[in-house]
Formats: sequence, structure tokens, C-alpha cells
Amino acid sequence: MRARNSAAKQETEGASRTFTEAARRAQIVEAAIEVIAEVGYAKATFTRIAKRAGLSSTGMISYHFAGKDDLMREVVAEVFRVADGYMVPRIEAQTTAAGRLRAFIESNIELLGEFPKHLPAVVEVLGNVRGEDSTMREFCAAMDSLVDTHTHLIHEAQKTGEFGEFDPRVMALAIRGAIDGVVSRAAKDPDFDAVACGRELADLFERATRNDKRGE
Amino acid sequence: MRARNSAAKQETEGASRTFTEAARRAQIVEAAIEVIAEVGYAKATFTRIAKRAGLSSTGMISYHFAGKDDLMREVVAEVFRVADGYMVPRIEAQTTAAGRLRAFIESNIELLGEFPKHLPAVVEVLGNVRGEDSTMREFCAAMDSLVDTHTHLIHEAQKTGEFGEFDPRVMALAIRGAIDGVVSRAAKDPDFDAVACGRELADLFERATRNDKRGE
Amino acid sequence: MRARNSAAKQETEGASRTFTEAARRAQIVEAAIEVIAEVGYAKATFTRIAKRAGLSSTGMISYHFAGKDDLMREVVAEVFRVADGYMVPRIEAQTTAAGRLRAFIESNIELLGEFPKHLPAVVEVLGNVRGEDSTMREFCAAMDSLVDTHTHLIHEAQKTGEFGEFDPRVMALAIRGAIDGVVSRAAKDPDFDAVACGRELADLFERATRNDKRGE
Amino acid sequence: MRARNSAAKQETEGASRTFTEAARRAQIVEAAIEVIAEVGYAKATFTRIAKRAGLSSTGMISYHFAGKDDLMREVVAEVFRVADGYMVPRIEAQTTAAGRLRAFIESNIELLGEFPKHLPAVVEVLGNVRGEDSTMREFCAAMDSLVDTHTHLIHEAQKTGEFGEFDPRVMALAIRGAIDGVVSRAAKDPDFDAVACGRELADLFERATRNDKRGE
DNA sequence: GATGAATGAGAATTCATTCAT
DNA sequence: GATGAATGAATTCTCATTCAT
Repeated sequence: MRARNSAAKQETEGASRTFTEAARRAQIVEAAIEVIAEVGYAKATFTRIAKRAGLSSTGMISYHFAGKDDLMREVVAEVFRVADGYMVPRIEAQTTAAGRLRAFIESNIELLGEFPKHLPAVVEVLGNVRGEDSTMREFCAAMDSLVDTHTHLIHEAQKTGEFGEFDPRVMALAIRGAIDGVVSRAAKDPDFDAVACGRELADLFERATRNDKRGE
Repeated sequence: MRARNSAAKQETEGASRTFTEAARRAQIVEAAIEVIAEVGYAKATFTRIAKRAGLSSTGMISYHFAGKDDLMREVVAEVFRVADGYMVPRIEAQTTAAGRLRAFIESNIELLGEFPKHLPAVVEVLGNVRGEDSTMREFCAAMDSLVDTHTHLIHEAQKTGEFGEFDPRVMALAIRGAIDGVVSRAAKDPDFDAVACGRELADLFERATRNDKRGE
Repeated sequence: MRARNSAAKQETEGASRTFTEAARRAQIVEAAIEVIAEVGYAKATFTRIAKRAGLSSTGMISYHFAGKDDLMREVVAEVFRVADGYMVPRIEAQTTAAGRLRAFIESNIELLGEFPKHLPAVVEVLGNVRGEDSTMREFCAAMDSLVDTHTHLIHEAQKTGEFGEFDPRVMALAIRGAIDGVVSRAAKDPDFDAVACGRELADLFERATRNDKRGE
Repeated sequence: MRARNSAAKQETEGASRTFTEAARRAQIVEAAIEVIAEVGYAKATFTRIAKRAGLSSTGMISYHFAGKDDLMREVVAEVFRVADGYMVPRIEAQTTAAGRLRAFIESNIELLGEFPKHLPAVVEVLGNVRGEDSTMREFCAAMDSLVDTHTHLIHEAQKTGEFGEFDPRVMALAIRGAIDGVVSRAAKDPDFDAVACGRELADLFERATRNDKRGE
């Protein structure tokens, strides 16, 4: 493998990366997201991605990315970037844990309406990756850290008495799993109205997290 | 010999499938389940499966199955068979909808302890299948029908007043997604104690489904 | 390769071949003829032939024949046997060279009506065989000897003045080729009325062979 | 990349096929022609063709052709192109039907001297093709249309009285069959002097077609 | 003699990656 | 920087043949 993986490039060459190169990379990542969401991880070959990106050959992708793993990592990173940009303001606008949880779930599902391919793509990638390669471990770590963050926030809300008593890690996992289930379904069934699920899902987890004994 | 897919064989040749052939098929399916769970759908090649099954060549698998789709269908069928055998009695022993829901979730997760590879394998397969091939559509249909069944049962429990008011389809999807999330996690992280999650998850969905207004 | 090729068997074991074995061989040869005629030489696999013969496995074929070449040789031999039985009496009933030529062509084409698969099968086999293997060379030799025989008969008829002046070898080849063309066509196009061609073809070669200067 | 069959490429990408790609394709087609003529259709594998073409792997062939069918279609097309280039001027230089028929036969056989592998290759391909695949049907159609054209021309010559009375379709088939027989023989027997046959064959069919009653 | 499961070589095809231009 | 042709490993699948029972 060439030493030129994107991480190395970012660190050692820094600002020297030209605008057009960045644009090329973004273009490829975007195409990859679309292709992965449409045909699934297994069939998301360089050939298909290149064709979608309007590139004449797969060599272009290998030139800009150190390998398939590198491209996939960028796909995940890009989706996270977009998701953060959309969700974080909406979550931070809330003052209660319940509000933030609702904002998290609803904005996450809303994202499916705004960027219909992004979440399905990331679910595909993370569902098909193992922690074998050191470079791959980053993927899982990223997702785990999200769950961990939730676990932590839930735990805090339990300490203030806003949330009831339950295992915060299982709750975080369940929320993640339920959302991913909706995302997967939305990706495979174009008729499925994912956005309509958002409020319902938020209601569900509100009931599951609230402290019934509060104020007794 | 295309026509020799398992369905055709079962229907047209009936009992003519010999004992040893059935044993070989079962052996291959078992190996496939293990390999899929361990390395993921994309890397679960005939070569790896044959090696795991102690077979001398991939040709042996092609000899016993009409193709990869056929093998995958058998994998799903076998896991469903095992899961049904384990879960159905436990579910039917319950008399209330809440009891059945809990039994469903807990026995499903317990299955991870008894057959640690089965559910991860099926999650991998169903997560990587598109409804393109007519033979593939059966997979999705099987899973969908499960969700549909739950949707229906939830709806019934709502009519009796045992469950509260919410969209039964979203609830069914959320349950499915949460369980799959736990299964996926268990598959990738051997240290993850899935079984411990069962009761927690059941508690979670009990809170989410129960009718708070009952008896008011 | 096992020493037990059919030729060896016939010569060394002679009458020791049991009736049932001969029946089995005949049954396989018959199935092979049908399969070859229907799907062509390339797709005439042991699997297909065994299925057509009502055999449970291809091993049966390998048991009775030393190999694919051996089976093919038997196919050719059987067709020649049948063709001889049908054509020779009809040819020998004629007293003139022209009559014999006509009887040859017409009875050859008529054979297509009586045994629709036999000639197409042999055309397929001989068209796909090279003289590389020593065992294969027999095939070509058989066909060549037929053409040689015709060449000789034509030459005789030229000496008596019954036939005109032309290269007897080319004539023999042309007759063979024209008949094979009709046979091929008949095999691939079920609507083609081969039998109706017989007289026309015989007329054609009568005009081409007759001595126009005779009696001048 | 299924869509990259030559037809699609030619139509959708038009002139975008580069010079070197066209050269590679031509080189592969040429190698295929030689291999098919030498070892026969059944044994003309990508491996053998790649080796003959000096390519490192069979993948190269799959890269340039959509599949074996595509390559075979190109083989047939290339031979037809060469044959047309050689034969059509010689045929059109003739003013009588008899002259054109002779020119057709003689130039066809002469082609065996100029391009000894071309006609044998095409006879092999067309002899081993069934009308199953839609793409294959084109082959047969191409050959049938040639026979049909002859049938028509013969019919015209009969109406002017230049040719005698006979079934034009059978005559066309016989001509085709006789030539193919010579071609086949030439392919298998390197000592066979095909060119010498040309005039003889033309004489033969001149006698068979001429109107004996003309001017009576 | 007969069976059918097993074998292993070889087929076409796809893919990520490399490299000369 | 960019291109696209070439590479070679890997994958699924088929086939004739063998061998223990």
C-alpha cells in the first residue's frame, strides 16, 4: 500500500492540498455515498463509484485515496460531519435531557429527508466492517464513541432524576439500533415514510426513559 | 445444474435426498453460519466456508447448493428454524401481550448465548441483501413478515387496552432494530455480555408499550 | 485412464459382456444421441446425459465407458450402424451409379425422419473433434473412409462413362457437405422440412454428375 | 460491468473508444480466430486465447469484451467483414448469375488461402451456437440471411431463364453446406489443398444450376 | 455390479490496484 | 496532475473422473 493514505496526507502535506484535489475527493466521496446507499456495500465497487462520479477510470479513485478502506473512512467522516452540522444545533437548543434525546432522534430521522443517502450509506459501511484492520477500528470506534456519549448523557440525566432507573448503555444501544432499523428500512423500501417515524420514535424513547417515580 | 436448488430438490425429489447428503448440507450451512458471523457477509466466500466445513474444495458447496443465494437462503431458514424452536415455546407460555413481548425479547437475546453465531449471521445476510433477485426477495419477505406479525400483535394488545397508544409499526421496527443492534454488537465485540441485555431491553419496551392510562 | 476402454473390452472380454451391461451401454448411448442433438456437443455433459438416461449419477457413465471420448466413439458407431442398416439395402437395390447416388442421398435424408436425432448428433460430434487424440482419429477416419468410398464409386462411374468429368473427391465432399448442411439446419430449426429436401438434393447432384456428352 | 458489451459501447460512447482499445480488441479477436480454428470452439477458452494474444490474464479479455458471447459475435463480424471485402468486388464484377455464383464460390474458397483461419473459425462458432441466447440469435440470423440472399438471387436467375428449375432454397443450402464442408476439411487437414477445390466446386454448381432447356 | 458422494482442475468474471504516458 | 490500459488475485461455478461402500 502506498504511504499516501489520506490521514498521512492531511498531516504532512497540510494546506498544500489544492482546492481541486479537495473538490475531487469530495466528489468521489459523494458518489460513493450514493452508490453505497443504492446498491449496498458489497456491490459498491470502484467501477460503479467512478461511473457515478463521472470519472473515466477507477484509477482516479486509487489516486486520491489510499485504498477502499480509506475511501470508506472518508465516507463515514463526511456523513458524520453533515450529521453533526444538522443535529448538533437542534440538540443544543434543548435544555432538558428529554428534549435533547427527542431532538437527537427526530433530527436524526429528519436527516433522512434532507440527505436520503447519507445515513443508509453509513449504516451499510459500519455494518460491513470488522475491527481487524487497524484503519478499520477507527470506524467502530467512531460509532462506539457516539453510543458512549449517549450512555454518558443518559447517566447524567439519571443522576439529576430526570431519567428513570435503567442501564444507560442498553438504552443507548437500543436507540441506536432503532434508528438504524428505520434507516435501513428507508434505504431498501422507497415507499417507506421514514420522516413520519421520527416523532413516534421520540415518543417511544421518552416513555422508556422518563422517571415515573419523579415527584412522588 | 441450476435446477438443483434446494427448493426444487425438496419439492420434486422429496424424500430421495439421502441422509448423508442432508448431513453434508447441514454441515455446510453450519460452517457458513460461523464464517458469516465471524468475518461478515462480504468476506464469507465459498473458499472460507469450505475450509471451515473441512471440505476439499468450493466445488463441493456448488455441488450441494444451487448457488450462493441458495446457501444463504438455507442459512436464514436454519437460523429461523432454531430460533423458532427456542423462542416459540417460551413466548406461547405467556398469557399476556406484555409477557409475550418480554418473552420474545429475552428469549431472542438468550439465543445469543446458546447459539452465538446464528443471529449475527442472519443479521449479516439480511443486511446485505437487496430485493433484486427474485430468490432474494424471500429473505426480506421473511423478515418483513416477522415485523408484520409483531405489528399485528401489538395492535391487538392496544385494542384490549393492555398496550398504550402508539404506532404499532414503528414500535415493531424499533424492537427489531434494538435487538439487531445488540446482536451486531455481540458479534463484533466478544467481550460484550449480550445476555445481560435481555432483561434490560425487555424492561425498556415494557415501559414503552404499557398503557399508563389504564384503570384511570 | 482405466485400461477398460470399450474397444479393449470388446476384443478381450468378448462374449463375457453380460446382456444387462450391453443394455446399459445402449441406453446411455441413446441418451447421449438425444442430448447431443438437442443441446449441442458443448453442452452435452455427463450430467445431462445421465439425467436423460434415467441414471442417478454420472458415475454410471464413467463406469461403463472409459471416458467421454469413448462414449462419443460409441455414439458415432451406433449412428453408423443404424444408418448402414437403413441405407445400404436401399442403395444396393439400385443398379446404376446414378441410382445409387440418388438412393444414398434420399435415404440419408429420409433417415432424418426415422431417427431425427441420430444424424444431427453425429454431425455435432464430428464437427467438434480434432485428430489430436489417437482415439479421436478413428472418428475422422470413419467419416473420411465414407467420403473415400464415395470418391471411389464416383471414379468407377466415370470410367464407365455414366458420370461426367470432374474431380470425384470434390464431388464426394460436396455431397457430404450438402447433406450435413441440411442435417444441421434440421436439428436447429424444428420447422424445417428436411425430408422434402431429399429428392431436390438428389436431383441437384444428378445434374452435377451426369455425363452430358454421353451418346453424342 | 455488464453494460460494456461492444454493442452498447459502440452506440452509447460512440467515437470515445480509443485507438489503443480498438487495437487490443482487434488483437484479441484475431487471436480468438486462430485458436478457434486450431482447437475448435469447445476448447477455445479465454486462457488459450489470452495466451495466444500475448496477454497476461484472461481478465484482460473480460475487460474488453462483455463475455464470451460478445467476443464470438465480434469474431463472426470480423470474418464477415474480411470476407465481404474480398468477395463482394469479385462477385459484383460479374454480370451473369452464373458468373456471380462462380465468383462467390471461388472467392469464398480462395479466402481460405488468404486467411486460412477465418472461415474455419466462423464455421466452428456457428456450428456450436444455439438460438437460446438472444445475443446468439444474431449469429444464426446473419448466416440465414446469407442463405436467404442466395435463395433470392437464384430465384431471380430462374425467372430470367438463366438458371433451370429447382428449389432455390435447397440449392442455396447445398452450396453453403458444400463450401462449409471444404472449409471444415481444410481446417482439420493441413495437407488438404482447398484452393484447388474452388474451380471444381464452381463447375459442379454451374452444372447443377444451368438451364438445359434454354434456347430449345 | 452399482451407487452417489467427493475430488480437483479449469472455466468465466470481477475487482482493487499499479504504472507508463 | 490525470488518464486509462494492464495486472493478477480471488470468486462462483461446472465438469469428468474416482472411490469407498
